[in-house]
Amino acid sequence: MSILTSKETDYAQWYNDLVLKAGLAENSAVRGCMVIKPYGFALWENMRDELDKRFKATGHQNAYFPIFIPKSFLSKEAAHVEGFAKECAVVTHYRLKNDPNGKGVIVDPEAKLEEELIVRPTSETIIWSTYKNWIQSYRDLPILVNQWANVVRWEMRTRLFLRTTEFLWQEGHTAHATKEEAIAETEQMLNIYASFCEEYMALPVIKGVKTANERFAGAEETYCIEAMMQDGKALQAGTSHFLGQNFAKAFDVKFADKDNKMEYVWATSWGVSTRLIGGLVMAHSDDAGLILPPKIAPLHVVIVPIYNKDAAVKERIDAKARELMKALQAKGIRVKYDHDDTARPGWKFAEYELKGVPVRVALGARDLENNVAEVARRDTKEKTSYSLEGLDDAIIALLDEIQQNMYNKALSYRNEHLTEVNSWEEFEHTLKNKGGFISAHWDGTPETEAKIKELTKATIRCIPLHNKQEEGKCVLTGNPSTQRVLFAMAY
RNA sequence: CGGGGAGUAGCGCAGGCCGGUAGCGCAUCUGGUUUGGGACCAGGGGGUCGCAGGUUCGAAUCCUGUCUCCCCGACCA
Repeated sequence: MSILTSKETDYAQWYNDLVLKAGLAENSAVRGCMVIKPYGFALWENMRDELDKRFKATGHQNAYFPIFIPKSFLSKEAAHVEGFAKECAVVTHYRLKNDPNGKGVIVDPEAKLEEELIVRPTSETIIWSTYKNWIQSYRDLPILVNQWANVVRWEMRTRLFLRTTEFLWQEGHTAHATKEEAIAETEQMLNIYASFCEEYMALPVIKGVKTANERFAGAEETYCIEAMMQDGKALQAGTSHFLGQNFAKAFDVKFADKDNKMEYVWATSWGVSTRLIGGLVMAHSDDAGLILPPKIAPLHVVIVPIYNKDAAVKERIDAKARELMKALQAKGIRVKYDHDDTARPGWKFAEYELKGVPVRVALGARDLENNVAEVARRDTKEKTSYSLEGLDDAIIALLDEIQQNMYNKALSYRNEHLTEVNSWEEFEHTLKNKGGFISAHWDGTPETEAKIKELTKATIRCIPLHNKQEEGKCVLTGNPSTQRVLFAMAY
């Protein structure tokens, strides 16, 4: 089945099968929750390490806050409750007991909590209630803290990685003395996310800000990066929020400034989640399986020996393969020599393609005679004979090329699926037949935005940063507009 | 909560209308031959047919009830 021509439900099925078959994750016994399997978690660990490096390089530190939030905390910021109230898991009791009427256990009605606890859907409230105690003076600022955690959002419908009831993420929460500094932080983190996606995940993104409708609950401004999937739907890959003084006011967090005046603190929060793994899969894979950018791939190279009956030849292949493995490992390449004699080469080829290993080296008797190895790259599926001399360096160069090629390919796909339209007819036609981002004039009102969503299910993904200002007419209402915004169907 | 669909071996499914020894593919185990794109041959193991009632000499199959899961919509990183 081809990805590009398949219908939406087929694509969903294809994605689901791929995640399962590649061994990334599976559904758990718990509604809407996901088991991340070792191979999927290895991707997350690599992303985590890389992001952590970038966070620390910009002065951030990690900390950890409780998973439970007292109900009263959540109600302190009005817009915030409004946004999250409908999807919260609530702890009401703290004890079970044996069912007096039969087998099993029941919730002990005696053990009702005085105040219910919310399983965090995000941590702004518990963190700002803590920051109140951390901040007295301008000397306590800024606070630049990140947390790696799980959160729970009781969504109606879930999909592996893209939307699960519980998911893993990082959430940064910073506190600043001035508005300018907070906005600079918000933008800095957006830029870190964008470069991380592009350089590390080979995933081109568009930076922008959300409209009021799509803004994070409690934010003054939500910055985002939007990526394009191979079915023409957009994926929000990360967000960075300028929270203004909303949370400082809600939790009464003030500091004495240099003039000894009391001021409310300025806040930001920013996060990316395991959803990015879903994005990685949907942006790069093909019908043979995953295609992983080398930088994130748990395994860069797999060496597959091709044996025959001759034991002496087998020994020579083994020796050569191990030599190559050592040379690559010495240069920091993650490599596996799969000499498992119970699986045949064809089976291994298919298996490692499914797993998305960027480079495969096949080594058989025929190759040894010619002093070559067969090198197959996962992104293009090209197979080439490489000399055994200097093979390690050639492979390292190839890995770089694959990383670059994957980014370029995703970028041209994205650019080909970004269409400027100037009429409603064109808008509907493009959305229906081509998908992708649609750049169109919008009159700037929430009503028009909502109407377009109602009519087409497309939403405004973002108003691109540094957007060109131009006179135009709203694609739906014909009212005057000053700029184009990006619409798309979204995950 | 509205509209569809499905529960049969570890996984994927057939059988059901028309009741009569519970099957197929994959996986698994044993033996052998193999190894340049998911090998082949032979043999073996594995089941309260979601659950509870009912009809019947006899129920995976018919009837009644019930539970669960999946897909579509509302919600969404």
